[in-house]
Parts: sequence; C-alpha cells; structure tokens
Amino acid sequence: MRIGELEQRSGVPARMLRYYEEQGLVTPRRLDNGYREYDEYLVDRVAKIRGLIDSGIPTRIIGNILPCLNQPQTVVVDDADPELLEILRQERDRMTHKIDVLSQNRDAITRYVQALEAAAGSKSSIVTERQPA
DNA sequence: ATTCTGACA
DNA sequence: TGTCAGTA
Repeated sequence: MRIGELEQRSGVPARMLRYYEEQGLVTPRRLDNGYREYDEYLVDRVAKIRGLIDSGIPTRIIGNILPCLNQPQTVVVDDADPELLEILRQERDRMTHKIDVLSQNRDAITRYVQALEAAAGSKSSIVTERQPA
C-alpha cells in the first residue's frame, strides 16, 4: 500500500511516516515512480513505533528496541548505559500498570455490555444501524 | 488526484 | 509536526 492508505489505517500522518523512515525505523520499498510501498506487516510495526514514541522514548532508542519486537530474538548489546537502562525500566513498569488498568476497564465494559445485551434481548430484538451522513 | 523532497516556523 | 512549494 502507498503512504496515503497507511496514513488512514494507522492514523499516523504521512509526514511522520516519512520521518520514521529517515530515522531508520521503517524501510518501505519504492515503486518505479518513486512512491513508497508499505508491506502489510509494517502496519503493525508502525503501531508499535507510535506506542514507543508516545511513551516518550526517543526514535534513536526505538531503533535499538525494534529487533526485540520479534519474540524469540537474541539481542546482543555491548554498551550498558545506566541512565537509559533506568528510563526503560521505568517505562516498562508504567506500561505494566497501564495494562492492568486497561484490562480491568475492558472487563468492566464487557460485563456492562453483557447486561445491556441481556436487557435488550429480553424486551425485543431491535437492532439500530447507523451510517455516516 | 497523490506522492516526493526540501525547508521554515 | 504542520504546511507550503514545485515536481513527477
């Protein structure tokens, strides 16, 4: 897909998608006309990159984390910058907490939706569909 | 119409 | 990051 479609699907502005490429975070192929061609797997990758950036992690560091995104990957590092290590530990813990809260909220919503469905089901089976104007 | 690079705020 | 220019 070209940059426009990825922009819509990922919600990430084309401007930023080009920027990520400059930072070496994504390397789309090029069409004959010079247009960028993004593979399907990059949709997921961009989402992860966005999440990391939203967490305040500099793109430069994200580049080092990307290889860890592929599960059973053996990552070798020689430099162990204590400052960076602490920042990442902190961010990891924030994520863990955030996930806990989200899980609870999701379950609460699930139960509420079930209650709504049960109520709607016992009274009638009217389903309202709405399409954009 | 859509994308590209470079550049400025 | 947004946006404008001048192209392909």
